[in-house]
Amino acid sequence: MVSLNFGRELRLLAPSQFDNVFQHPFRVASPLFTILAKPNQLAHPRLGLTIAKKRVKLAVQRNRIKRCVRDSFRLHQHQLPGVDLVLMVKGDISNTPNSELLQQLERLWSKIARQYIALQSS
RNA sequence: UGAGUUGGCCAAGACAAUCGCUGCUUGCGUAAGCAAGGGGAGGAAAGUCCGGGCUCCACAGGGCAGGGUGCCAGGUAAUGCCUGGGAGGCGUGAGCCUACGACCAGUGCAACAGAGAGCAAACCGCCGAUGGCCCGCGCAAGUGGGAUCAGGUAAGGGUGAAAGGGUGCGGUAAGAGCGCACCGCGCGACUGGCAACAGUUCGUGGCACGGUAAACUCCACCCGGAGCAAGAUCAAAUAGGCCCUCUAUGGCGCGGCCCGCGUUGAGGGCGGGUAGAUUGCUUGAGGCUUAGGGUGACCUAAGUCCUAGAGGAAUGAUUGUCACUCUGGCAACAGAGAACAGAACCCGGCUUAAUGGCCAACUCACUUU
RNA sequence: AGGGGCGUAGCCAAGCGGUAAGGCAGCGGGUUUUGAUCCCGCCACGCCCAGGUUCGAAUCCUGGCGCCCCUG
Repeated sequence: MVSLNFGRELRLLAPSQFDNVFQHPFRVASPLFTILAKPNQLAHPRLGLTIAKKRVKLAVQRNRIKRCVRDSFRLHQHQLPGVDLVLMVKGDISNTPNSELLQQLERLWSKIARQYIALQSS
């Protein structure tokens, strides 16, 4: 049985960790999200979230999106290599239902895994 | 039955399965952690508009600014809140609404229109009694008529948001609170009320004291400054330098200003260099029940309960079953919907956002007995 | 958490109790063979929204909405 926990070691905690990812990442995108990724030296991925107040006005909606993303990441963490991820929201997605968010995220995780392999071999 | 008013309550509902997050208690463990148990968003958590608690700074005291509130009484830790009452307004009614002190302390403002707009004013109009003018009668004193010069007049027209009480009678040359009656208004007394205020009460004044203070202002009352990034504790690293300038009727504390009080360097540039953790942190002007007091807000007493504490920031996701509402359908069923919105030191209010439901009391209309 | 400012025509804006200046753009006309320039005219039933004060509000007051900036 593999662990599906989402403890603190799987998150980006400090501003410096975020800045590190922003510097030379590769990026993966879907109509709703942009994910910046950068290989770390760890055996597991780490996730950070950036949802601008300008894009999503209401705190309730921002919380909903965060929970969705975190849960999807938690369930798919073992498909992902050792990368630091920063997820950003592109537009106003307050009206998008959870099911669609989850679909898009699933595609993004596999994209990241493929790009990571391509990067390592080049 | 329908329409409505007021007050209160609830709120993506219940159950199950799987996978998570978080802090609390217990057990094991040196520790990291693991296991079990029982918790985990709101009525507005929002806006940050008021009022407090708490914490630090300042504080002998006083003055001047500045800000706020504004019918009266009560409640409260306090308020700009709430309750009760008064006055005014709205509604058939239950009820609802109101920044509601003072322009006889002073200063200001009122475009355009209009004759006149602030110790009122004659454009049209009315009159022209009185003094002149002209004509007739008369010897004369005088008398009758005419126009309107002086003049009188705020009834009527017209202007304006606003033109200095209303109606009627008398009065007059025409008029006019000029006089009178009633109504209204001001002032004083008396009575009721803690008071605001009220009165088929009495007396008195012929009678504006116009509007505007969300204009300056005056009056009464209130207000020291910051905010949990407040503040406290612990530990580590670096530095403890150099240069220039200014000054003691100076600088700083002092964050509105002044008197005053305390303190003694201050400012600029260069160089060097940084690491945070813990606490504050949830038990409180607390909730619930009962009894008592009060019209009520609320207060008192007894019993009982513990009910979120995150930190790139938890309070969730997926699936199934059953409920709720709407649409389609005879039905089985199918589809859609389920508001506003997410704690960050804590309370009391206000305001704003928004959907459905439940309960109680009351009002109006109709029907039945 | 605390503080400051703005919102007026499609754009830039002045006005801060008494008829909403001005410029650019646009539209119509004139001048010109045509165009540019130039000249004339038109263009806000209303000043972010909702109440209130006032005879009268873009302006004053109250509440809300949106945007921008500053301090830590």
